[in-house]
Amino acid sequence: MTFLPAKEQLAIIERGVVDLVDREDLEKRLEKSRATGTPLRVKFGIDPSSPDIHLGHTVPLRKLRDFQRLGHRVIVLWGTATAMVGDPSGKNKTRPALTREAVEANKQTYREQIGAVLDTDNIEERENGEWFHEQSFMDCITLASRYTVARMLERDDFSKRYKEQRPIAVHEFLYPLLQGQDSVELQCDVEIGGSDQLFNLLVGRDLQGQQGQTPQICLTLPIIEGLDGTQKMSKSLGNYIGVQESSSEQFGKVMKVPNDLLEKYFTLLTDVSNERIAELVGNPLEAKFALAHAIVADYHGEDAATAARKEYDRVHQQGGLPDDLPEFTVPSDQLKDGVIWLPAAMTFAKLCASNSEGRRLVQGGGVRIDGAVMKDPKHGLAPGDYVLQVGKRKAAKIVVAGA
RNA sequence: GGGCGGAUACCAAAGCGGUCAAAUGGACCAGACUGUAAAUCUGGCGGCUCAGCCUUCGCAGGUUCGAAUCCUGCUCCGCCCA
Repeated sequence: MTFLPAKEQLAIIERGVVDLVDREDLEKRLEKSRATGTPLRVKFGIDPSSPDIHLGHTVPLRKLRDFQRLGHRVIVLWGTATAMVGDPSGKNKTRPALTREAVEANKQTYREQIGAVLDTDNIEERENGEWFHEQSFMDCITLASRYTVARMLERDDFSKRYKEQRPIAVHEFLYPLLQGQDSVELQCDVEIGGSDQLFNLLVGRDLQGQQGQTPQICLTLPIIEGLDGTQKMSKSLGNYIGVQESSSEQFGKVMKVPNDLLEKYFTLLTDVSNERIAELVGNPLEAKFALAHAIVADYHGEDAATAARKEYDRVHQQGGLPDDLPEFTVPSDQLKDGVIWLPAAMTFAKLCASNSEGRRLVQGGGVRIDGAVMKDPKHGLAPGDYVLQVGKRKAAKIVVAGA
């Protein structure tokens, strides 16, 4: 393996980062690595508890890919031990240990998903249970003794909660220590994480130094906001774009990204050059189309991206229907007086959550039958085929069976 | 261990015996506007074939013609003192 000159590597590595502790250190290490032909060991921890990744997760993954492409060693650390603590976020509940089977299953799913970004044939996988599970309580005390409460309280999350008089469970202090000790065990050169991870990464740096290792470089990346434009992208907030979603879903969602976020999405989620991004951003709409194309192409290929664009135009600009309408057949025993009540049909087709909601939507003028607005909540559908639309994006084909 | 305060719909937060399915804000959904998004305005936002009815205000009982509102016990949570 021959490495690029340190400066060139650095330029790639630095793109989009929030914190880099410390830059000169990294440059030196890159130089040394190049001179000795030794790849850097780059760690990224994953909690193997809920495998379902979205674009927010791909930000650090893409950075890992940068390192991978530059010839360095990517270590994916499965946090089988740390998962029991859960990274402190205010909801401090010691989590139950995952069963061996669950861990394996989750790892498998994750592997497939991160495979959309990383070359998973070329990573080193480890579990921190390898070392933590066999340590004794005395080892834990020793580890705990390496850090002070005052330093722990430097962590944003802790200091904030402390000031606001919200609870902090003692075991939460252990999380950064465990994560840090992982770096010692793995002799990491670099650790990557979201910007909310900086503290944890720095603990690793300290622990390595205390235990006679060269302290790792800490590199953090922005936490990307979701479709709402303010809160971080997350599944529970419903503002995410999933890696495994269909091309038209992804395309549509990218088009909903607030304009202000375009530049950020481009730099963190695509390989589009900084110069090109600067040009594109001048025309938000075109930029957004380009962004949507780039992202969809990444996960589904060029053709799918082009097709998704066509569908988007048809649906949104010409008021057409999506390509793949879900179809529902209402059995004849659901009919009353020879018809099915419209709100009931909508609920049946999962276009709304309840008949009540369906009724309101109809009254509010948000429902169309075969393209025509229907405002009568008492309307019933006689046997036949219909296309029901709720709003602009939700539509279904519904077949009402005859008697 | 002792003292104090709190638990209301997705979140925040009013309500303190009837007029409460529960003010208000946010989130969300739909409509208008817009080649995207934003902003703005309008309607909706527990369920039910709905001018009416049913189930909700931490949990379980109780007092009342009537309780989210009063009483008792329980659970959980926060703070302070030890």
